[in-house]
Amino acid sequence: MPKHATDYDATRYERPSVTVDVVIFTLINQELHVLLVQRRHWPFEGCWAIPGGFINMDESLEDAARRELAEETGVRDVYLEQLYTFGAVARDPRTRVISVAYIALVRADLQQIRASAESTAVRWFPVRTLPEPLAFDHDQVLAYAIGRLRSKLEYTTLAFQLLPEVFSILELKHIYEQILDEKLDKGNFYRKIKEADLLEETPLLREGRGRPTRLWRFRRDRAADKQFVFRWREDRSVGEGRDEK
Amino acid sequence: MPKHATDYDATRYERPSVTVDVVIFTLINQELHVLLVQRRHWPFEGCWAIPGGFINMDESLEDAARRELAEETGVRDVYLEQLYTFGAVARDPRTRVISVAYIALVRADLQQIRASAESTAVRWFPVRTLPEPLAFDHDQVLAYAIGRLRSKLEYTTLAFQLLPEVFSILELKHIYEQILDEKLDKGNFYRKIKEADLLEETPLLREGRGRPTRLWRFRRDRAADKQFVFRWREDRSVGEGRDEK
DNA sequence: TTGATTTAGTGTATTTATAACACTATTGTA
DNA sequence: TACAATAGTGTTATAAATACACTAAATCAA
Repeated sequence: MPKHATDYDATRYERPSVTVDVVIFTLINQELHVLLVQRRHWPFEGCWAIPGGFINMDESLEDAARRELAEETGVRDVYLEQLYTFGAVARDPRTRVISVAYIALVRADLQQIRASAESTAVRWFPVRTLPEPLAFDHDQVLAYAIGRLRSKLEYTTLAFQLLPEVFSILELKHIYEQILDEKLDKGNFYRKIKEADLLEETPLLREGRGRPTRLWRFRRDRAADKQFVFRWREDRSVGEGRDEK
Repeated sequence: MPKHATDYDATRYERPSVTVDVVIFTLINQELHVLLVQRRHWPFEGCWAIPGGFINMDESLEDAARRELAEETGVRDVYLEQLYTFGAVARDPRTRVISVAYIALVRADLQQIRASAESTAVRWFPVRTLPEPLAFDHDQVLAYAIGRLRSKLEYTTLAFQLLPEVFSILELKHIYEQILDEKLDKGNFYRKIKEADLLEETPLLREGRGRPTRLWRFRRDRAADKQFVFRWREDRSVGEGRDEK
């Protein structure tokens, strides 16, 4: 209630700490990975955790997320989206901490990761084989992030954030399969992606064992206005509205 | 970064305030309304605002949202869902405030609203004719809430939260039309809702001007597991991933 | 050099969902 | 008794999703 009173004295109230955690996804060898840091100190010493840190008073939440991301991976200009805010009372044994979680999608080839003062190691983990246990409530955060990633994949162009400048249609299909964790039909995938008209053909081919494959470029202009639907199955998992407590 | 260090002194850092704002929707005369409070003091004195307040150190975010909701409307056991966290640096001229916004769906018949110390008035507004301007960035928050409501309506059973225990199928259709802001076909609606198998017939009828209408009850058991898709149009508006800054 | 293997890409038929709209049903009321 | 009003059903045309068979272009191994 103080919020709507003018006689509110900002210093009078005890306040929680606010952190920003960033779940950073990438694709390595066609497999979905997430970046985790290993904690150097108590609590959860030695456990792996989602990178994050306190916000500064002069930066927005998203700025804070970008700063954290840069500190951990050195990348800029990536896809970043707010995931959820976790605020259970005892999620951090030290003090009351409210964490605004973000999802970031980066291209693994573009960055070098590095450990920092608080972590003994930084590593990419395949989402299928995560270390156990994670620090704090980070298993929840991560599970929620993966769920969100899946549900958004079906109606946004977010998969392209994980791909290099040029790519083949079957590589794109592979990303969808990785994230959705399900096989897709090749013919139907070709048809849908062509219909969506989001790709631009390049003159490039990539040679391999079999027939060479055509390479395509993502048309960012189209993706902007076009809120297109790109669904592969009827039962969508819920994208929001989680319970904590 | 202090988050992952053990030598972190919680008192050393300046901290933002954290509030919880609750966008409370209801249906009055078959029309979607939102609850706003009129501010008594600076800043935005006299402006209408989304009800909210500071969180206590010993309550979770959702608990705080429920408390606020109870304080403003006196209701309990309603649908509540986290919407988004707004954290632009200067959104509150008094101090740095981070607001975790929630959506609540209530049945208007169940509560009496009342003004509190900080507000001169509390009122339900039809979402089509909102007062201008709203306090803080609350126009943004509200627009985002309505967008979320629309997109979730299509693949969840959330519309039932706005209805009384028993209702007619055409009343349900009316809610969909109100929230989606578009006319739906009667026959197709009947077919879809029947197929979904979420309703239980009651022996009740309601008499009116024309043919009496059958009343139905929502089957909560079905809704739980069944993540059913209840879509009425292809172009879904984006449910998350807003920009602020 | 030829045929098997491998990866790329196209075509098509069946099933299922959507959308539009015409029709029947049951009440009150002039 | 007929007509206005509201409730509810059925039918048909079109579009989308799915499954799967097919063609294409390269390498590899005899």
